[in-house]
Amino acid sequence: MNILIFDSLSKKKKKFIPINKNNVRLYACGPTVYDYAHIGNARMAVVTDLLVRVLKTKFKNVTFVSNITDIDDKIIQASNELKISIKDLTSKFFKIYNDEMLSLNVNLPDIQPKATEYIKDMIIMIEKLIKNKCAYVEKNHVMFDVESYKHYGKLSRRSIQEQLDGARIEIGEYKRNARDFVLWKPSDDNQPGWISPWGRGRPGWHIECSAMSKKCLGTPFDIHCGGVDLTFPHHENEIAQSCSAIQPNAEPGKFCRYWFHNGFVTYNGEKMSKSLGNIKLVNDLLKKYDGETIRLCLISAQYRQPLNWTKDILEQSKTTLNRIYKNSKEIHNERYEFPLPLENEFFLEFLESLYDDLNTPKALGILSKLINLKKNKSNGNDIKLIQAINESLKLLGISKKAKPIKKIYSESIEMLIEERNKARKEKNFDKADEIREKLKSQKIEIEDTQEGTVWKKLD
RNA sequence: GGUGCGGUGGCGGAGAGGCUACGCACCGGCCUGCAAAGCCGUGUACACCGGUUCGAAUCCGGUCCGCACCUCCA
Repeated sequence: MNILIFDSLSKKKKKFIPINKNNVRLYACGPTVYDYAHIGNARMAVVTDLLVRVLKTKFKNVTFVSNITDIDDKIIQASNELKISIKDLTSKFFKIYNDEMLSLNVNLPDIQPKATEYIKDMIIMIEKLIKNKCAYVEKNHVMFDVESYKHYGKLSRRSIQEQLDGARIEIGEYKRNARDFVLWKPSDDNQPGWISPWGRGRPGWHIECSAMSKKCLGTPFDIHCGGVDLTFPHHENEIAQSCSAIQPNAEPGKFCRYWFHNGFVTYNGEKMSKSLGNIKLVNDLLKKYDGETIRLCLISAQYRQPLNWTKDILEQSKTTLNRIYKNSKEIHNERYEFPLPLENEFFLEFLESLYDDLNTPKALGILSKLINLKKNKSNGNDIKLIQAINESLKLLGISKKAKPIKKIYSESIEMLIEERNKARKEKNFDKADEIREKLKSQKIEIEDTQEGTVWKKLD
């Protein structure tokens, strides 16, 4: 079976053929760590995590690199506002980011390079760009000369003229051309900076990804991931820099082979933005929902489609997940240690849908079919079905974590339940219902099951 | 204005010329002291207008509407 990936550079779904099948390499533009992660950050992380998981079903070695941007003007600003050092700020939110992603069952990247640890590599790349006459120095700035790269605009499909027409930024004194962008800029005494051949300064926005992907993966590598909004200018500029550093006018394919872009998360049909105040933080959502529930929401639409985050979507996923777990109860209580069941036709059908450009909605549909099939089997225990369901849940990253069940002993609650069960035995149902209502007023919901009465605290 | 992506049943969301996914919700039934859960079952759909075809949600032409990017952004 082939893995198909939609490549945003060629705008085609293409068969995935790695450069080196013994080591598949991919890079994703990671977060700028100055605030809590929002659900859009999480979508990118979950989707690329799933991509890596799927690739690993076919290729033994997959190297996934995703950076952490820990130097940026937004960080400087936040640090000033909050009156804490840049280092304290970035290390705090770096840790929070990783913790939150782990809650969503996102495996950490194999390498998570921090921009500040690769300044030297950025300087080397900038020097190379100057040497190749693709960049120029002007008033302590180093600018990339967009005119020098003939493939500029290929990814975002913008002609030079269009960009000039649409340009709303003023041409800086140090810019020869409106579209030229900063590789290096000077820092004043109050700004963080590093010594460079162009004076004390700091890198521009795009150069870090070019430097780190080259250093950590080597070029060309296989897949470059990120949110659609990064297509322009970030990814366009990355291509220009990375390729020009190899050789003037090098083809985009010299940098990476597939561009993988995930769609946006909107909230009630609008883009999440700070000015609209509709940013949904992962941190807040995790207070009320399991990571698995949030993850299921994020994969309920195919990754390239826009995902509209509404009030109901989480509740719906919660119910769905609940049903999945209830119907695969015994699966979670047993540990199956199979190698990936590639001879299992049920699992293969599921896998095929993911191989088709990560068609998660289809995959979830197949999973439901498998569960229904298992339920309807007279013995209900077909080992192949159980195995397929189990592996499918594991691959999607929504299988229930082996969380220790917190047994919060509450004497009053236990006593009331006992009292109610006694009343039920005596067929004193009025009293039984009274107790149910009483518990409900304390936000305790009870449920009579075959294993006895269980209770849970309502939110 | 330019570029790109879309408009599928009450909602979410696949599919992509005939076999009308799937989930959530609704409704009916079974089960249950009740409730919940579970089980069985029913229904409703492809933005609009033309065309091609024996047959179109799916192809072609046009229209309308939405969203995103072009400025920091996942």
